Amino acid sequence: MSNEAPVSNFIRAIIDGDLVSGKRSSVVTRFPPEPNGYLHVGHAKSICLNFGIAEDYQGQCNLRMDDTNPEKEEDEYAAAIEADVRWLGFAWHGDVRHASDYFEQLYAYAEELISAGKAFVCELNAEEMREYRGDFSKPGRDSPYRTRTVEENLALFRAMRAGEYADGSKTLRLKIDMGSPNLNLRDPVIYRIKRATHIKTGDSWCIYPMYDYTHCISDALEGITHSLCTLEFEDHRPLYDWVLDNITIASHPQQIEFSRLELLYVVTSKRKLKQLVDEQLVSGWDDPRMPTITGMRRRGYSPEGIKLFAQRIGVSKGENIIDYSILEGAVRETLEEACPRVIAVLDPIKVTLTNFEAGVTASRSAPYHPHHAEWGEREVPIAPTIYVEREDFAEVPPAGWQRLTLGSEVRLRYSYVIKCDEVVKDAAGNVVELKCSIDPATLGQNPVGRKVKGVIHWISAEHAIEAEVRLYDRLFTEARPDAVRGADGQYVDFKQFINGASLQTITAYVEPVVSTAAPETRYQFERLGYFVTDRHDHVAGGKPVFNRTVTLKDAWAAKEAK
RNA sequence: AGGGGAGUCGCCAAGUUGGUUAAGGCAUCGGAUUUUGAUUCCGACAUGCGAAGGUUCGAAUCCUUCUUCCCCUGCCA
Repeated sequence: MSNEAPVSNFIRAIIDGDLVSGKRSSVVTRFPPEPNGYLHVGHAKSICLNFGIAEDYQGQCNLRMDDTNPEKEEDEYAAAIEADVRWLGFAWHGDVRHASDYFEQLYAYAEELISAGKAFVCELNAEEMREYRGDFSKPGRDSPYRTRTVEENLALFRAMRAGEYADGSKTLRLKIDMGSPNLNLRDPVIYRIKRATHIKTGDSWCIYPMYDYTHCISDALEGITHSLCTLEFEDHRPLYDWVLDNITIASHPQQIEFSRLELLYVVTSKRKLKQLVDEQLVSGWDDPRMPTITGMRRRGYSPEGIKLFAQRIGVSKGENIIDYSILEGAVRETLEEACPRVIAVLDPIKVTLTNFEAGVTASRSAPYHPHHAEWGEREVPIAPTIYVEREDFAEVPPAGWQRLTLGSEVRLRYSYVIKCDEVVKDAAGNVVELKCSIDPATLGQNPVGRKVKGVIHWISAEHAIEAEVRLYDRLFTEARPDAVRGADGQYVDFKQFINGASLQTITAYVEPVVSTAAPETRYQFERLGYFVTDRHDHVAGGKPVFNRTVTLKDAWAAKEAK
């Protein structure tokens, strides 16, 4: 877990080298999300990497909103991003930064580039620009506006800022090389005219800088030493370096790219996630089935579980294709030691204890955790009528069955061994009740002369309280819902693969102690899994509302499935 | 006149100035403990590093050729 030594990876190797060689004397990283959506599990990987490195090297990590496109960015997202990072347990250095904090400096650097003859105002429209750019096999052609004088460019750029031109009518471009095999270097646009209200700067600007131009300068201004990003930006690195090499700036961070996470049975495109929300296929960004950080939180995943997951998947430049079960496994593992145990029956079948004797048949108390005696115990009262899990009874048991069946014995967890003597059915043939007898000599001790292997959970009918329980399963039935092609070779709409059974809401019986739990309290329901009181719908003192976080590992079910 | 990356066990992933039997985790399979078929604990798990050649006393690491996969033609990030 978090106390394990950090796993070596190529980025740490680079940093170690930089520290030894003296190229760097400290480590400063940053996490730079665009506030145009909610953070998801892929961002969690990046957050753990950037903040984790800063912690391990006693450096710092900044949180910077990459807010250069006002058309897509919203305050709601920015606020959610801060909350998510904090919830994961990380603390950014100083205040939250914004690329927009640097708009004035960015503008000044643009004038510097113009003055040096390295940038020009272009009047090609989008379509023309695409045509001039060429393609993979054809070099591009110089824009007819490329040869304007410095004075003309400066005047035009200032007029752009002053709002004298229509949106999209002009751009500021770098003069690099239209013949470069790297398309990013074919005179990239660094400013566009766009009249949109910005979340931080309002309407004070009508020109906005582009990512490639903004990101490197923002990094440099913040004194970032290692700028970590995903692989698709590898082709942008020459541009990152070109900009910093051609302006007057002291710092030059090193961009290092790593592979992005591809989690199976999940989509992690902000656009697609937003589609699920907008089309109400989920209840919102924080629907417990969403791979968003806020969704995982509501599902009951712990920050520790997500961090353990990030640690396990590693950091490299190879494909990082991870099965969803790895995430669940990491979460389950952290919850094992952290959650108190409690008993719940999700799908009850009534059991009458035929030889129950008031005043003689006794109850025991049960510990909240098998390895944490200090967490205390609570009484688990027994009564003449109890509920057991329907799936713990089989009329025709398969080979190896250790649970209840007619004529056999089973241990009631924390209580007696019982034997099923009679199965009661309704007119339709459904099992509606089991009549069982207690072996009075088995409370707190094993029966003599025979071994009872099975243990099932149960709850007293008269003591149990009702709870709403939401059973969640994965959202998609396909491992790669957004990469399935139909007979026509086209991608099939990923929404076709939504798992219709990904949410099932039931009423279950639980121990009364949970009703006073605060929202976001996690429990293990013994033999079933980990459940959390819903962040929004559970109210302490009211009818409990639980979300199933993840089931327990189930060797029996796995064996049966084979 | 295309460019940029990556191929080490089922899934991740260390290892790369060539040097003992190729780390570790997850999964899996055995076995022990267990009043959760959970947990925990033991043990097993790549004569092999995309393929084929070559250099060398010695190659996952160097050379050659081949091959597979990913990314790039927004005034998005």
